[in-house]
Amino acid sequence: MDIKNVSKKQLERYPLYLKYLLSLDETHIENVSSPMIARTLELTEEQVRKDLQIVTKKEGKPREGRKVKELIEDLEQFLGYNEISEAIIVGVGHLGQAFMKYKGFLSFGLKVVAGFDIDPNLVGTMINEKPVYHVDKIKEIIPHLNCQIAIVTTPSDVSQEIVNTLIESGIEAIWNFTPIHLDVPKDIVVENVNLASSLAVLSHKLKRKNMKEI
Amino acid sequence: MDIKNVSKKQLERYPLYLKYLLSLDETHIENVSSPMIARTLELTEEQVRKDLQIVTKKEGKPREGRKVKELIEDLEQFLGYNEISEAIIVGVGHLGQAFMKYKGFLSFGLKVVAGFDIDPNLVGTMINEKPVYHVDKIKEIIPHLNCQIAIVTTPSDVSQEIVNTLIESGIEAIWNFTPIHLDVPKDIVVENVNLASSLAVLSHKLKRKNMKEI
DNA sequence: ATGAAATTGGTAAAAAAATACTGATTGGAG
DNA sequence: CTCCAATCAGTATTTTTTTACCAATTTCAT
Repeated sequence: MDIKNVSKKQLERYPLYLKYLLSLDETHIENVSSPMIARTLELTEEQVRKDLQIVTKKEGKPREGRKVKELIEDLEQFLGYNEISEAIIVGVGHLGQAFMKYKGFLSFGLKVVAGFDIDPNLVGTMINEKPVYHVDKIKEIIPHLNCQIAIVTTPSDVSQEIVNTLIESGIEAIWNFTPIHLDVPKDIVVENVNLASSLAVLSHKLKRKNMKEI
Repeated sequence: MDIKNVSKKQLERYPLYLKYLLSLDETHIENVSSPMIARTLELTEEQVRKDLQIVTKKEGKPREGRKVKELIEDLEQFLGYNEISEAIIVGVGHLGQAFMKYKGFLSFGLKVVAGFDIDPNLVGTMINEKPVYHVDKIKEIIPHLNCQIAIVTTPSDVSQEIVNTLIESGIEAIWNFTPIHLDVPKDIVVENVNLASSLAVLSHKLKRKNMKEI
């Protein structure tokens, strides 16, 4: 199976399609058409069609559309929700703890297996049945785990240093919740979730809106 | 002051510039040039220049660049980090609690003033000195707060319903951490943070990488 | 049967964003 | 004092992403 050219924007939409399809399946709706998906998710039908053509080989039928169950299967396959990847969390603060306790990752194919922190009150404890180790043990422990992904929720002033250590220990993908740019070798995968960026967009929209109303 | 045309992508970059400039300021560096910012944040210098031209009226000087302190001030002004907006959190689960406890929002101009949930163990308690009310009280309480923004971290199957109530109560902007598409009137601002989307991008990059290596 | 409506896949056009290029300005080195 | 390297601003080009269009196919109603 070749990985087709798929844009970042498209990748971001697939989980939305899947979530919607699952809700249709729950109410025992068997067929769905691109225009129908487009209407509820506020996209254009062409966009939906293009996106879906990438993840499924099956063709839709005029007047009927596609089979919901087949699409769900193909999307889950495409997104890799079937093969579970293991991940560790570095920085077991408020956000890190929330992630360690969150049950939903497993349905996305992600299994958190351990946490790392420097807080002596946390190190040695279990959170949601996952051990918390001292950050100093990263190099020692990670090679024994079967783990490519690190979720980084440390304070931003130490995140670059931590990430360097992670990479030395064999981590290949970083899910970065730190509001700074991480400098990594080009063969290391980084995906940033920057709340400050997201908030900047929200605030700007709100500001524009408030201006219009005056 | 007119709000210039600024793209979403640009807005997302501004907090990164600011963070970097603050780190320069801490080490008492007074001047910074676009190429310098571009190198550390892995952007092109043209992109940086264009972005900065939008937020500051000051011109940079050849050979010197711009004043770090001035840029910081202009960026904070532009991003609205000076005027504090109040926000409420709906859904005080793991993620919602992490946000209620998080001190960093204030430096982004966001002040969380209350939480809403249905859990009887939470309702009536204080988290980080902020009260938690029952979701049923939304319509009653929100009009008494001076609050335009709601942070939604509820289970996804109730988020649409909650959002409808929020809008009826006068909320104008939704920061949606729920993995579904929210249907709202067009004058309501929504910004989505979809972890599943972000993870999809990460997983895909990692899959491509692993394929290349084989 | 036959025609209208809905949906399909493919392609073309438009819009948005990133990148590259050009000429001007400035400070410092020789 | 003159030249060079760095940086600037502005414009043009390329790439990416979104949106629009079009002919073909299938079902349903008449």
